[in-house]
Amino acid sequence: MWLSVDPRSPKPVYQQVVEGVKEAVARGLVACGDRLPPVRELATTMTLNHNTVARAYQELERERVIEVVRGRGTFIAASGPRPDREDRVRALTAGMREMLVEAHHLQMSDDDLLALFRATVDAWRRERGLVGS
Amino acid sequence: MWLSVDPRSPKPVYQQVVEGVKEAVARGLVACGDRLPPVRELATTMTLNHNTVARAYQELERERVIEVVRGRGTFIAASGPRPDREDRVRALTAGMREMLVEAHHLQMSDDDLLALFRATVDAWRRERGLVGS
Amino acid sequence: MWLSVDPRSPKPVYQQVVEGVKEAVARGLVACGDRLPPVRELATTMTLNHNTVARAYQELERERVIEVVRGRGTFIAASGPRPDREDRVRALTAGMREMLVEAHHLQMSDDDLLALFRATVDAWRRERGLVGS
Amino acid sequence: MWLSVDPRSPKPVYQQVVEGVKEAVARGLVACGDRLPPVRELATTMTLNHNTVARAYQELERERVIEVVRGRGTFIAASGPRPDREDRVRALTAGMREMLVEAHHLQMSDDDLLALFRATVDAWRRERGLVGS
DNA sequence: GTGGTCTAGACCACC
DNA sequence: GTGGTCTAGACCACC
Repeated sequence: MWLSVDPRSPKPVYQQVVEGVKEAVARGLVACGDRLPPVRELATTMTLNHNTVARAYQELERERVIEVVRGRGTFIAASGPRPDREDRVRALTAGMREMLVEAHHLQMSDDDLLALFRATVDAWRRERGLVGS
Repeated sequence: MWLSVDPRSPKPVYQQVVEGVKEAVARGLVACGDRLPPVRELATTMTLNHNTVARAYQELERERVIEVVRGRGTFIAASGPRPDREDRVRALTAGMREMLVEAHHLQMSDDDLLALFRATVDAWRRERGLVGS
Repeated sequence: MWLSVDPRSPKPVYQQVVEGVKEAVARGLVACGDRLPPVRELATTMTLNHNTVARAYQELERERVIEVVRGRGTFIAASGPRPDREDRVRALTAGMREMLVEAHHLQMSDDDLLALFRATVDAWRRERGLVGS
Repeated sequence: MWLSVDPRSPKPVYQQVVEGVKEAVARGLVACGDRLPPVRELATTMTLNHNTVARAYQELERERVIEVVRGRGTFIAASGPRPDREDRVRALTAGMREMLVEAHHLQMSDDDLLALFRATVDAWRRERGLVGS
């Protein structure tokens, strides 16, 4: 299974599920049209309550990552434009600024951070590449 | 004042204070040896509960960003190596991976994200430059 | 075919069928006496469960939009007065009030909403007009 | 209290709470900055579970109708632009088209419906007017 | 005190 | 079988 959750993390469990699914999509582990496990089945598999999984699925549907087909199941949606795209790009930039602050306190220069970012992107690409091959 | 807090933000107030101080340091607005306002004074100025400010100062001390000198006050610490540096760099990398996932769902390519990162670094440098001049 | 259904819609499928038939009547695409396809045939055509179609037909019969003649088939009914007319007009008014609330939150004035309503009626009339010509 | 819920309604309870608050805002019964009752207090008052009220508040926050101030309470937000405005206006238009279909089956002409709409807007305005006087 | 999260278990509509 | 809703009751972070 391409999904795991750490109950000790400060991050809410339902949100870890949300991010796990989004990461699987971004990695190409699941693709448009693929079926997700039923709420209660995933709950059992991951020893979570079905409400927790249901909440994650609802959030994913709201973000248009998945589509719920009544009585039949839940599927990965086609990717499309988001109405709140600008807000989210702004949040991305804000996150980058926080990283610059953090880097300073770790005595990394801006260029060190940029290098780390490039390295992380490369590692990400290599991992994705493994999927396709 | 180089510090501000948004009570409506989902980010805990004490953490906003922590990050605000760390950002001021990174920007060069305050430097090693500068004195911070006493807990109660800062609390009054920013209309916060003094417990909130105290908690922020404790966290900043734990991170060795500030030093509390009993009976004298609180001061910006000299920057030095951190014992938990590796953990924090790992956290930074994890954050970058989250950004890659988010970018995918905003239909930005890895290169788009890298470009945004470079642009953000440049903007940050320009702002810092203004301080020094 | 003048009927289509979106399985991903939050609206129940059987209700989409009900509304689809009622819309076709309102548009003049089908008229009193026209025959509807048998339940199983419509189910096959639209790749729906026959139970779903049957439920829609039952609802349409209850609303006296269609008439089921045993052994002969299903037909569009003559329009006539409804016993529950008052309830349904009340429901219509309630829906309009909900629209007024929604409009407020979209920063549309009552007059904006009225204008939108008028435009929608005009568009509807134009579409109907195309049918008659 | 300007809020009530019908447990027999097919509409989910949490959604009735959401709409109740939005209606109160649209009616001017509550205004920007007003405090809402705490989750558990409202739950007790309305004999609902606190989870149900919490869910309603979360939905209202997501729609930017209210703002949650950590540890202090929940307040009516200033009205501002919504990122999903277009989608919602489209939904409004779709609702109007459904009303046109329904009107046909109630043997109301388009003009009858328009008149009903105008009357409903007028009634709404009169009710709002009472608040200010 | 304030809202947020989670499990447990029941019930429901829809397909 | 499928997801959605609700109550009950516990625990938690934050202010």
